[in-house]
Amino acid sequence: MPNALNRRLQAYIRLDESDRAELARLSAKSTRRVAAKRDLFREGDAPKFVYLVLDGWACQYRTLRDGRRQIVDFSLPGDLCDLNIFILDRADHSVGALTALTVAEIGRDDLHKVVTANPGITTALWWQELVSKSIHREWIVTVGQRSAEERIAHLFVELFLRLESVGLTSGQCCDFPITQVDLADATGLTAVHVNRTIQELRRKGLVTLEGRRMTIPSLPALQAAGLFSPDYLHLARGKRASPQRHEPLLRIPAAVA
Amino acid sequence: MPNALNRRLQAYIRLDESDRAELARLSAKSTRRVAAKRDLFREGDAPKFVYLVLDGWACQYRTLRDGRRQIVDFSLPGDLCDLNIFILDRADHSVGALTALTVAEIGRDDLHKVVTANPGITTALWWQELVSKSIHREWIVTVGQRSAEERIAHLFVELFLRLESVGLTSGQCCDFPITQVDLADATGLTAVHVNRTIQELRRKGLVTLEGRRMTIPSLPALQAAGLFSPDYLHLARGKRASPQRHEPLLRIPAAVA
DNA sequence: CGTTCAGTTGACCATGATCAAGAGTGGTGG
DNA sequence: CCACCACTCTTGATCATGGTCAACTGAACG
Repeated sequence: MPNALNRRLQAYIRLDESDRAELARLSAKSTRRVAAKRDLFREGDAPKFVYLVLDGWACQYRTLRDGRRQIVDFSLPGDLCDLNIFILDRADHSVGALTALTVAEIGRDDLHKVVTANPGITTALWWQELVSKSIHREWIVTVGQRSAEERIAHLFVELFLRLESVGLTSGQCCDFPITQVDLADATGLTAVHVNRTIQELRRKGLVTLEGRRMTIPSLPALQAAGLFSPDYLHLARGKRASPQRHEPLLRIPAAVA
Repeated sequence: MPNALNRRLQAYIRLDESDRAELARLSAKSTRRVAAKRDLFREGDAPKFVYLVLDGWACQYRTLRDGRRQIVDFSLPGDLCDLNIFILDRADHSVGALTALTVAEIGRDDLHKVVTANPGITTALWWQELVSKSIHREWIVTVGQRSAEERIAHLFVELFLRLESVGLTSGQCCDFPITQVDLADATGLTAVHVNRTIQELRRKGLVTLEGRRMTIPSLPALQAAGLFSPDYLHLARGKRASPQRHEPLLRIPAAVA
């Protein structure tokens, strides 16, 4: 199902028929399944592939020597796990599966071909890379400035909108397969405090969580509770970028030296 | 002084004579001075240039509607303020001068020319972009998991190493022109607590701060205090990447649509 | 000299952490 | 099919890290 990726990239830029076909080919060529709680790769590994999430949720995280762990982003269907493999020789973070996960493995040569032949896809990938950096910035703001309740509310809205942008919401509901421990590691809180904070949000009628599903009765209300402003996601609804007339900006070594 | 940029990029990849000359030309073509405490640009602005810091310190920050402010990175000499201007149409963060600041303004066309003609520079810029994303990840870890003392120690080491990589340290000393309020906004602490934490670091003999200069008597000791591991800076000392045989990976629209 | 700003100190407080235990749930194997 | 185990969620009691508020010092600068 390259559907999520299509939707994701088309939130940024309109793709033509051949672009979409190319994405489908790329997604189908080599897939890998990872069980929940297993790592896709680890900090320090020399990466061989760019991974594209087809199904399931993953998280990017780093750990400190004493075991403290911080999730620095979630990877949802349609997300790419870092284009950096062609520049940096070591992964600086780990990626772990939060649920059963299906990813497409995209090799250096295949990526290179697509990027040469499909400027539209290339622009979209570049865009996605910048958006994920912008999300990192927002997470710094979250853990640096927001209160516990604001952090949880903000994260819930972010995840909902990101799922919505790939067509994985239905009305006010979406899957929500992660545990309170995961939320704690993502927000810099303890699991106990996450639990109490969620209860508070529930008490206020801002969110419902049951059976691995989340319902947000009023998105504006939850946004307000999290001081959420959607600009940083650069979803550009409607006014999409044009793929025409591209010129090379960044290049990669054709092979490892 | 494109010296800092040369040093910065050559920490990642070896540049040849023509690359260095090109960087010098680019840095000298159009410069701009910004007084301390003024903004170079603000969130929401439509960016016209890529900015390269020639002299002085800046910070990237975001603010919440109620005035809380979070610095998400510092920009030191040799640093680039985001390559994103050719993709995203609005800046998602502000950049403010912490000291008197001199930057080079690099226009779309000039950047495009360099990137077409100088694959070595292009690889280095791409590398820098990825490193700054990695720094974002580390800051999320810092504010999410580290204690006050660890945060300050970690930030001090990071800044020292970043300055060292552009030749702006002398022995165990470096300039340190920023205030405790700035440190507070960067670490997610209050200025009062930053003050007490620095006193504690001083008491332990881990750092000296006086007259806008910082001295680190034992870098290993300060690293230990901050749970600092330098991998995320990807400085790749010695084993540098090769600039040869590049192929286009990412392209940009030649002009705004 | 007065004003401003960075740094410092003290008293008190609150958000969120820690520790511990129990309830509900689902999965697995005997 | 049931017993057991593991995991997730929940709750309570207590504690500590870091926040808040306020005042004061000293240096820089006009």
